[in-house]
Amino acid sequence: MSQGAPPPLSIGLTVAIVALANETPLILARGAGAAPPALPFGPFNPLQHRTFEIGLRAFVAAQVGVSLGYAEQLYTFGDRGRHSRPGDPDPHVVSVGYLALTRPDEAHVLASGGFRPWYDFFPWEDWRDGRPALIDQVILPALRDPARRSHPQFAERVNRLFGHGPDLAQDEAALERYELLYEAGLVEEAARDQRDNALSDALRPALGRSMQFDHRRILATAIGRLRAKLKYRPVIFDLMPDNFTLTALQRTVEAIAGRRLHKQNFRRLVFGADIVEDTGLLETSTGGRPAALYRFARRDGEARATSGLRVGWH
Amino acid sequence: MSQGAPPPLSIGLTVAIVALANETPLILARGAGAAPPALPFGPFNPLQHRTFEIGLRAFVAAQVGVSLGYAEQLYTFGDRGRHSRPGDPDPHVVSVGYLALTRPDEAHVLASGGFRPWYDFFPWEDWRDGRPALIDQVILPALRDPARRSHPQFAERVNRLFGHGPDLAQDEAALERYELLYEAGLVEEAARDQRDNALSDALRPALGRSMQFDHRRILATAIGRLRAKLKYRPVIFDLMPDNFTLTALQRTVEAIAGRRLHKQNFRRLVFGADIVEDTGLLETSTGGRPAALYRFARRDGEARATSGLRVGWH
DNA sequence: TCAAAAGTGTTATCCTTACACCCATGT
DNA sequence: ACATGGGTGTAAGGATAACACTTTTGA
Repeated sequence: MSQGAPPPLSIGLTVAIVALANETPLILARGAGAAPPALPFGPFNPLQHRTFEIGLRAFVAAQVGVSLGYAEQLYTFGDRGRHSRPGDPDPHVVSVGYLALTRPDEAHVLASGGFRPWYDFFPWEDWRDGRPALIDQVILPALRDPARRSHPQFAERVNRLFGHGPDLAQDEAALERYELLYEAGLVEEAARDQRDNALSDALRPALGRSMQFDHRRILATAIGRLRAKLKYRPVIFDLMPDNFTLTALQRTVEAIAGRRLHKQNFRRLVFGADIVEDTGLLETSTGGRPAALYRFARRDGEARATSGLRVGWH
Repeated sequence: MSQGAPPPLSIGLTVAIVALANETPLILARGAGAAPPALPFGPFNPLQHRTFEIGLRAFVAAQVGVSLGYAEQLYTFGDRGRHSRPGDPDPHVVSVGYLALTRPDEAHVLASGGFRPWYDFFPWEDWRDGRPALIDQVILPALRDPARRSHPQFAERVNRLFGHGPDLAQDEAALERYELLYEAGLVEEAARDQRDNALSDALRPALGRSMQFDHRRILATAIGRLRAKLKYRPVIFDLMPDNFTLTALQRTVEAIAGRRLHKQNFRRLVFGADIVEDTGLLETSTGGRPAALYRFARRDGEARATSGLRVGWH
């Protein structure tokens, strides 16, 4: 069923490495000077590494100096033109995107720079202090401009993804929100990729920091995937230290999900999922009543499923 | 951050094309004689096609003669050795897997052969007639054999994925179930790939038909993804004719999900989701009382979200 | 008149939401 | 004493699960 040899291509790995500090999700992205930052990427060499993931861990350890915990493939980006710049020829690089998590133990790395708050790139995704003013003041007026309603269903998507209500309805839809803004020409990358250029050059700088190539799209994919994964796999613990208070756990979930959760409901959820165990230790440095320290209940043996935290509205 | 040019590779597209006939999910897979069948695959040529999906539709139309409806990228498989056969050199083919759906209008294609029931490859995934006997008679005894408990958490995975209860708990976990069987050496592909060979050569033929390369893994990914997607996107209608009865819709969901649903609850779900509209027509050929014919409510305009069918237990 | 399939009303139960309140520590 | 954050009891509301029943056709 195959016919004719395909032309040779090169395959790269691009990775969104997430860490957490100060209740802020951080992403490793480097950029020289004023140029837009880029995610770490490296070539994949099948002669050296048997699988993508092995290759990924090797190049990240070697070039970035971070050891990865959880890692998961996101998507493979193969659009022609994704690495082209005006003038340059297109190198036909296909890129396999990965999400990876790293522990806050790596404080030296955090200090060394390169980690930036991911909400710098997606200011409309952080609803922890309520619905971002940006949405009502900039995004919705622009998206509701009739001139942009190119596709049918555009208005439906706008309402579903940015619609009213003080709470973030669909935290997982980060990629869809970014793509909507891209299609509407509201993010820098859309102008750079020569999409409709006329409208709203003035608005774009407000809509988050841009990145090289399609890296912001990869990051949006990573955010959405991580937010979804939290709900059915205990990946959150790959961002936590060994011992933690329940409030710290809640703040971490909130930071990733971009929204506030209800205290008792969260606790009931955690205990109901049987996912942590009491260490007997107390943390006194939080101010107020000392908090109990818990650890992740790994349950290697026969015990119940290690599901995630099916967080609801609040 | 990149260093040294990666070696040239070739990229292929492999696609699981799903159709539905007679309340049976079908997958396009061809095999000569007694050889294990293979999914359609073709080279990706970035000079001809701007994106993977365009390339996919082109090669499927040209070589297979099916026009695809919905299509979605699944995963990129890059393990060394996945295309190697004993003796042959390894051609280093990286393969991007896709899921695609096609309408039953394509009756000529169904008749032309090549479509096989997907449960031929995954007999343990069809719980519509209750818990498959295969699980308790063959799979669980083998998996609970202490000799196989290589990894920690093995027993926990066995319980979670094949555990007791008359109902299929996690229909979406098709890939995890396949991988568990693979790791335990219970499927043909495990023996072929030279994993632990000693045990249970006699059991394997009972555990579903095998496929070429890693195509059964790709198919397991496709099944799990489609089952998950049903619940939050209305993709089911890409497998339905324009007009259909509610029972036909329910049977289709059941066929994909591999489990039975409760009639009234299903109907309430459908009407509650506001996802179909009455055509006013009746279908009399079903025997018994004539059934109302519905169509998918496309709602291009302002209306509500087009979500999926959040089916519960029954 | 009966079989077969479509279609419905209603209740018991559990989960989610969110109110309000109490507890233990440092200053 | 009081501010601060940790920790809990409990009731209202809504979604889900499942019971059993009625309706409309063809044979």
